[in-house]
Amino acid sequence: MARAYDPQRIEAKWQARWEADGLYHSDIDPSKPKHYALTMFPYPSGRLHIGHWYAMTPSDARARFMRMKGYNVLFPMGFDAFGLPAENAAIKTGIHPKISTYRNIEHMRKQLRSMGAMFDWRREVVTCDPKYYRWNQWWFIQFYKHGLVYRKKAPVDWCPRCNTTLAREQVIGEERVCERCGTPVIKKNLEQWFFRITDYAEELKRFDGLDWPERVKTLQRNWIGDRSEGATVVFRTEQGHELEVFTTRPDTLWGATFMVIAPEHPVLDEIVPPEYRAAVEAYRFQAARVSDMDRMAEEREKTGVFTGAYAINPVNGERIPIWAADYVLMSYGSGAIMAVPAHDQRDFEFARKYGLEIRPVIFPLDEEGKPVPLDAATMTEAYPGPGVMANSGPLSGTRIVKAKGWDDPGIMKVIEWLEAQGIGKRAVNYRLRDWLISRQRYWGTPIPMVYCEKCGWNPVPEDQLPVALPEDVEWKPTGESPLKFHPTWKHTTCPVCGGPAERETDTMDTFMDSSWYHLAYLQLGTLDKEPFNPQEYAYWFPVDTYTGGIEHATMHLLYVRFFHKAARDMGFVHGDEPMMQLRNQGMVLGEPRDGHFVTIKGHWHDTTFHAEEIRALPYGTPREQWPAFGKGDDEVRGEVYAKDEVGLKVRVNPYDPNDNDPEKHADLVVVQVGPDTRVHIPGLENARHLDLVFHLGVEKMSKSKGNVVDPDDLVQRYGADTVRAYLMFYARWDKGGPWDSKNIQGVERWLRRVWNLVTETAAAAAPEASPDPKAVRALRRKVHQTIQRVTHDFEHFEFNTIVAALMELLNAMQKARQEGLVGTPAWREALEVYLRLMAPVTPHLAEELWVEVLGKPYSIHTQAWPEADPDALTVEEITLAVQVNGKVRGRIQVPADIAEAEATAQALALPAVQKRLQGREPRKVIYVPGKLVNIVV
RNA sequence: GGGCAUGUGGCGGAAUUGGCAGACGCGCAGGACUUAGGAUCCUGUGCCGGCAACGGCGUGUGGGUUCGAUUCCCACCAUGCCCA
Repeated sequence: MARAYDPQRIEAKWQARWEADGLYHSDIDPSKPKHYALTMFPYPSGRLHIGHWYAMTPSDARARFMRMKGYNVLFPMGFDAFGLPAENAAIKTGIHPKISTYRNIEHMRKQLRSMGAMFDWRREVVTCDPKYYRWNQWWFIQFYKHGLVYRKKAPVDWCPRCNTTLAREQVIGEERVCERCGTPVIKKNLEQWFFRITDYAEELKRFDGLDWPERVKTLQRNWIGDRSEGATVVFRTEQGHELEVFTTRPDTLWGATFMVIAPEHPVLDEIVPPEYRAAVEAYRFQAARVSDMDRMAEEREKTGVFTGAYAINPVNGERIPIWAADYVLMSYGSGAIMAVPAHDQRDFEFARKYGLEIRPVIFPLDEEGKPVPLDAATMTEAYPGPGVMANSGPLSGTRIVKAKGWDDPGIMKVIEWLEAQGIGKRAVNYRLRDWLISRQRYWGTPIPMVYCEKCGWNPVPEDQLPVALPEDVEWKPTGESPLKFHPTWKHTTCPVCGGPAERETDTMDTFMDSSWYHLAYLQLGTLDKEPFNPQEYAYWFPVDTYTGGIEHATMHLLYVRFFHKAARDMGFVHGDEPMMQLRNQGMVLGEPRDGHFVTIKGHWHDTTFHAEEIRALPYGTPREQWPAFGKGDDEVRGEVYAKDEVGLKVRVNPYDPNDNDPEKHADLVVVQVGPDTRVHIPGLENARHLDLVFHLGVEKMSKSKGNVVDPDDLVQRYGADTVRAYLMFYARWDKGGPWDSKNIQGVERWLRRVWNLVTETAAAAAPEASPDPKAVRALRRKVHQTIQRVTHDFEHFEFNTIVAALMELLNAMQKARQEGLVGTPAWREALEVYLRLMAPVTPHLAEELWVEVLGKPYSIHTQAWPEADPDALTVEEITLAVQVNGKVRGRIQVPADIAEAEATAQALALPAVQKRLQGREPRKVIYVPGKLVNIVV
């Protein structure tokens, strides 16, 4: 009967049974408290990777724990199925994204099932399903009706490789590359749809009542930035292009003597006269190689070039020159500023350098309140403070009190004047930009808007939704949506006048899809009628625990909060936040490894070494046994660091054991390998240099580096339970770390030991000799302590110590087994507690042993979580540490309720203490009950 | 340059509130069982000295508070992330 642990057999068996029984169906049950656990849904890239497992299995374990604790738990799953990769693949292969996406989903569903997670698949959502994206369109129209959507022409980030616009947060780092493909982004001037997320900027900076990591809150607050109050003013070029400028100092408008535009601003192409083109192009080229960081640096010498174009200052009609200068960033504001050299230091420095006019228009006040005129000729720096407006036409003489914000009556007076003149209006500016929704791609939700020559833009009537994607499109990397070239799709009738009209051919940013998917799960087959079911919503909402990667901190996690708040204000949902608790997992990194050690004969050709013969040491030879690294006239010895079709890179300098970053100091020789190069690798016939293993440090997993671990392989080799337990055990969940293929065997061993212990002792008869009551008490105490620890750790997402605590208990049980406790009630209790504590971590193993070996009723996953018995936890004897001057010098066994005087006396009597006292009286004795006695000499 | 993290044995990591540093696992060493072991079980394992008893050192570095600091405070160094 004692069968060996066979994960493949039992995992398939129980997964089928749970599925057939609907064990993980979650339905409304008002008699129980609810718990909505959500983990971020995957993009169907084709295969589940280990990172998905790392995110999902502890989330699943915790959902299972909550269920056993008595909560009615909802744990849904779906697919974030729209997006660029499928479409890019279609352009290459011709396979329709719909086909590849659904094929991938099919495969990934199977993989997800192999995890043994408690997903309620009845609620699955697939965002590229018209049933789903219809509601994207519906939401878009609700936002539109509530004034949260607008369309404007603006310079936007554009990825030339993905052929689409990007939201600002999809542009990464100083190099400003595309988040998806790493290509440097460029600027384009396009008409685009925007969501007014900045209307919610202040509220989004508050996180009242949310249990979110400080890190994410800080990231979001910094991303949104401080509120600055001012005005937008529209300048016009002589050719008539509008240049909108935001300023916090509209009171200095009369001092704007020139404009500065970022060199990469697209409008330059339209306004620079031919004779200036070359100079502007040259400057642009030069600016492109300076980082934003350097461009912003205060102390850096300002550079720029006159564009040959002029703008009109709207307050006085003056013709002012337009300069291009790299101290204005395209990525900040609108990429254009009005320059007021008298009152802005950077503009001042720029004006001085290029001999531009400096015109003071704010005069500071002396002690008596008299204005002190500033003289441009003698000023040595800009004057940014308050005073009285001068040389400012009708507003001259206005007092400026704070030189900042709307509560300065002078500034407000200026803004009111601007509004009255129709020149500008009050505006608030944040670092956060409005959410750019438009994408010039096919594989996304069509934006449900129609343009009519007569009636302008209007939404598609709701009863005509969804606006479905046509399937017969051509794949051309043109940079515009294939929808634009479809022969019939875009032609429609105007919903207002019934005349001919055209559909918007752009599609939505896919972050739209994930902004409300947590609502879409709240239905059982009614998605074709409603975006979510009101009864389901009333019971399950909001999400109690949300888990996923921190990389979404300023993207998805910001949008989803904005979306909820907007939906709240439209009356569709209630509460201020959609996700009450957030936890982020870390990342599984690649496993580091040594490369082959090679000795290469050959000759040098400049700095390249031409290999004639390569001899490798057997792979796995310990580093200490490697010959000396080095290079000579006809020989190179070292470790392989990289390889490609035509050669190798070999590290030839030895390791310094004290170097904490040896990777940085690698001296690499480029070795060229030709068809005549002889390659010898021990144990390999006809070896080629491409068979050599190259060195890898700790890096992100990627196919090209060859350090990817495939969860399917792991499941096949170890079983899902081992993989689950190992992912929970091997690192702190919020930190992650490099994969370790050896360490997993410790977890595998643990499960086998559990299996053996339970199967070997479950049916044992009571022992003949009555067991030592002390040993029984010790076992029970350990069991109940473990209940406490595991419960605490589940509540706090400390998954690694859950497994450690269970391993510890197993060790204690092995000891109890040797002490003859098998067959006692305490033993039986230990087994039953043990399996229930394990059930969330290793659901299959626990179920098998529970039902088939202990003979308990199916299913262990619907059992109550064990409660710690306070009686079992009490201790009658404790160990006190005895310290002399804070250093431990001995230990004493004492009754738990020992009095201070008695404990102190016993401690003082210790020989080790007496030796150190040398007859002196202790100066002080500190007694910490239950812990220690510290004797100060 | 700014902000936020992090720093503990050969490695991953543990240590509720300032109270016995190194739980648990890997690795390593020794042993048992075995035709065999990359299976299983047992023992040991922070570093230095010592046969041992034992002694000294020890949580990135330097200082401080305290009877007592991985934990609190200050400065510095290193690494990572985000921002500029």
